[in-house]
Amino acid sequence: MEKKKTFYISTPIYYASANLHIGHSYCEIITDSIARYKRERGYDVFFLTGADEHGEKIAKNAELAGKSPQTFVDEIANNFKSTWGKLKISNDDFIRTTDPRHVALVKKVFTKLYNQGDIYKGKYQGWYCTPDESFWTESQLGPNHTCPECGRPVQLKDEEAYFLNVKKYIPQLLKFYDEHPGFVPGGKLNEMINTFIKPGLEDLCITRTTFDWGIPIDQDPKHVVYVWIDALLNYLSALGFLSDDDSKFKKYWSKDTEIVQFAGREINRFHTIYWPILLFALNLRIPDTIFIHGLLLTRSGVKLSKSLGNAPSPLPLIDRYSLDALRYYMVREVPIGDDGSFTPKQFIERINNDLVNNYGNLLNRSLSMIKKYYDGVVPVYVEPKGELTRKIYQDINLYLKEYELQMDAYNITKGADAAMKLINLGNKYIEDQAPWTLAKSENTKAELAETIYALCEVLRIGSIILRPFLVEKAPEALKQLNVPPELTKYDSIREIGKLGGVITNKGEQLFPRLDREVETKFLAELIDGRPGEKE
RNA sequence: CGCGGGGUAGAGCAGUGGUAGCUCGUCGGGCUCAUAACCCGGAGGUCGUAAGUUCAAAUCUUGCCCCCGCUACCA
Repeated sequence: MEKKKTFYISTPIYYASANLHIGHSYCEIITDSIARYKRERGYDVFFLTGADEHGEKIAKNAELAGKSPQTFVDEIANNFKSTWGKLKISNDDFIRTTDPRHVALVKKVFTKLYNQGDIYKGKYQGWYCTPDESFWTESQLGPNHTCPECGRPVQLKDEEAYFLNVKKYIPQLLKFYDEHPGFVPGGKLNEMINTFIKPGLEDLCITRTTFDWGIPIDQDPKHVVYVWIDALLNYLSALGFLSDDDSKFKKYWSKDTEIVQFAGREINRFHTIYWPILLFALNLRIPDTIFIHGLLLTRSGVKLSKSLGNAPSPLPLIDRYSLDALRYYMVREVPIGDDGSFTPKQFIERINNDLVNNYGNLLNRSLSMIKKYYDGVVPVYVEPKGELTRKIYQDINLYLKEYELQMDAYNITKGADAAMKLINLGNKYIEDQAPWTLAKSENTKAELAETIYALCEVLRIGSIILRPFLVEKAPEALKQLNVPPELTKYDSIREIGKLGGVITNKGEQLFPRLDREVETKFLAELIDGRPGEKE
């Protein structure tokens, strides 16, 4: 038997300074959809997400909450996990930067790079606010060199720190970019090159002594590893790199594995510049793709964030509209790679049009006809005679190919669109065939049968390809159709003609219609914390 | 200042040289299997702006205006 192809996909690890909002859910949902698609296609998938739990901000927030940092992040990590459970995120592991396995790896990597001369001790210079005990960069400062947080004056101050020698690897990095044009899709690389590399990239400061909630380095324990070396290594520590059991690392970081890592555009720089350099220094392969996704904005185009009070939790949305409604909206409405928005109007229209009117309705009307004309039993397939029936099978194939093409390029927005267009073929086909007319005469019985049969295939195939997005409702649709388990597998998607005799099991409507006025009000209050204007 | 992205029907978007397209909304028609759903048709755009290249430009070149993002160790 041929060895399964392997696939490794990761989200960034979210900073555990506060609880999650819908923006984090966005990244989880798109990566989960891809992970699920790859599993459907027979890949051996490793899907990773996690939490970034070190740093000054977390230490401060913990203190404010009257908790130890560890207790604080334990609670938040649990919150992450339980939220992802509710979103049915199918991650294979959850990495925390406070995990012993992660701490051990960071220390090992630091030591290795230190010993090979890629890390050296130097001085970090920045604007320091003594009362707040924090460093700021020139651009972060308030007017007249004041602390952006407390407004008091800051002083230029030196601090002993360790640096990663990134300059050394720039030529190798540029060569790599050149040879791998698909590394960062969507033209998001030039910005990095022009802004950071061309003007001359400085070495990266990777330790701090001004706080202690971090991983202390063995060489100099008053230093803790600062942000990015710690955070980026999660992708390797979760695989057991440099640990007693590195079987996962060998499997999923091998040169044969397809590796794609998702990151928001705000952390583009770290993933497209420093991360490859770190891997160069460790003499490891580079991921195939760093996919920079957009952010979820509100209607006014303002970044979702807790401080603006416009970032709802995903949970009330799930409770009210079903998990799949939320998942579908994010996949289909936000063009992957671009920023998107979450607005009541768009949400309601997208759900009503695609899920209620198109998909749910097709299932409902098809099952009704099977019940009415065939007592609930799918008619036997015969070679189609009608021109339109032959055409619909061709069109199904066309959209199926388009779907696979898009999904293989991680373009789930267009993949979901192709799936929905495939479903829509069914609605148009019904209109063209007018089964209610065919049912009136004995002469057209055969045509009625082939019509109803074709609809079952549209629904079977459509539901299979919607399954990565609609993790509850697509299986539900297949259940109502009562498709035999082996025919619900992706491998059998092109096996047309085997559904004859299946006893269908018509159930509840897949998606209830959303009332525009009522739901606009509900959503506007959820997003803005106040009633929105009517649209 | 610099860099990246963008300005196409009421809204949201496709469209990199050859009679302007999609979804939603809107208007009109049809159907009745279906969740007032579904199907068909119409109206609606001088493709930010000015100039240039070309037989031909939304699509290539240049200038200008406007919007969004990034600008360094900050998730």
